[in-house]
Amino acid sequence: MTGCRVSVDTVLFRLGLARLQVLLLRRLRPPFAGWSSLPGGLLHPREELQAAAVRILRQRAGLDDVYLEQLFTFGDPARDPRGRVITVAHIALVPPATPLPAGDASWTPLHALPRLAFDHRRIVDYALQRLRGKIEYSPVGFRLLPEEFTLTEVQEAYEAVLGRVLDKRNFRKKLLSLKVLRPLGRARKVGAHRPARLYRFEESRWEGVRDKGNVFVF
Amino acid sequence: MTGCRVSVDTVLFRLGLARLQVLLLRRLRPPFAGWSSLPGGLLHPREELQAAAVRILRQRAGLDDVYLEQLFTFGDPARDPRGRVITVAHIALVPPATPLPAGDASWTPLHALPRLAFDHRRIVDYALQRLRGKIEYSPVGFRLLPEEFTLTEVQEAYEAVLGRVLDKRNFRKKLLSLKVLRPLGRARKVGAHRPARLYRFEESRWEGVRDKGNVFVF
DNA sequence: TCAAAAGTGTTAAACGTACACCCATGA
DNA sequence: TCATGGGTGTACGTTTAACACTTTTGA
Repeated sequence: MTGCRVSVDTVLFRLGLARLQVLLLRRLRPPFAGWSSLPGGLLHPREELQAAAVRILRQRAGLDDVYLEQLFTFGDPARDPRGRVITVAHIALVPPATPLPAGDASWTPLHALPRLAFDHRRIVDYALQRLRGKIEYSPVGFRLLPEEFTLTEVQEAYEAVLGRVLDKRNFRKKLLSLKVLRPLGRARKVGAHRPARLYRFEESRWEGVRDKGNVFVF
Repeated sequence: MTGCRVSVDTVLFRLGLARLQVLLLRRLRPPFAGWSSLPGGLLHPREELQAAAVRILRQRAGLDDVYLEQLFTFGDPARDPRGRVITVAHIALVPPATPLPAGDASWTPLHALPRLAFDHRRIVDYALQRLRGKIEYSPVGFRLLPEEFTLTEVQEAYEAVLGRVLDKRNFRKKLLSLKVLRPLGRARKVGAHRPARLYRFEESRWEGVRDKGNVFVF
């Protein structure tokens, strides 16, 4: 007895202009020729699921070293008109400076998605829902930021993901109280205003936060 | 190009003697003959993933009408010695009165698991972790209870899942403040002590709870 | 000196947590 | 009347949420 085909699709998020963006590819051939789709591809015979997602992001978008987690497995028997393919969807996050990928790939703002091939719209919707949930109790948000960032940038990331504005004073108070940021003692000067202090996220300090039952809600 | 095989495995939880139990099957044939394993089986060609889980629970454990949700997809290329099989793991919850299933299936307390076939131990561990997380912000806990229950039974369910004791007064205060239970105005008499009032979970009242950002933490 | 973004504290309400005794029942 | 589990309230500390002005800089 042989099985069905298995693919891996990835919803790759990045921040652009204080908006969440998703990486989409333009499909060149049927089915759904001319439509946009998530970067994805078939699982190789001896490949881990996550390794497949990494390989596909490298091949199709020239990206390396991204944060990845499994999202959900979509198995509607009719999701691919060519025949049964179940897909293991993933979420990936990259910092804003990530270079614009090759020709047929582009960053698309989440609020202006075109029609997507297959059930990819459902996958994107679910990915956003999951990201919104997760950012409130885990430090995934920092994966959307460069290594060194300002508090305003963190707040903008949270606002972009959650889709609502947050109170500056409360946000900073909460964020700093978690003691997971290391101040770099430097500031970044941009434009005719007060320079912003730079920080770095210290992964190692996060452990204590979960243990204390402390969460990360704004 | 043909794919690998896809199976569906389910971690089926129930409460027994105020302890969490898992349904295990005894394997009759290799690989892992004589070991215990989760109820699982191969996905059929035109079958939804969740439908496969339902079918397998009916076939292998004689169960119907269980609460089911997808857990995670495990894809280690070496997880099955016979060849590549990726498995879409699910969590299922049933109330305590669920009849003891057929011959080769048995309820096993979580704290006394035998060696499990394949990577099933990892799957059970992850399922418990997920259930613990989820019970704190969603009403899944009621799926482990009969339709009519006492507040003490709810608390015992939470204690069994979370693995720690909870304060009776605080638990009741919080639970009742959510306004998701309908008091039945009746009581259940058992033994030489005050009868316990019966309640029913009102699914329809849950919506407002999530919307208000209210959560379910003890 | 102006515009622009950075940075900062207080108060009131809600929530979480710790804690001990009376009630209703059947034996 | 006793043993058993059911049922209840208060006080304190912590967390959240609402809210506006001063600082630093370059143009």
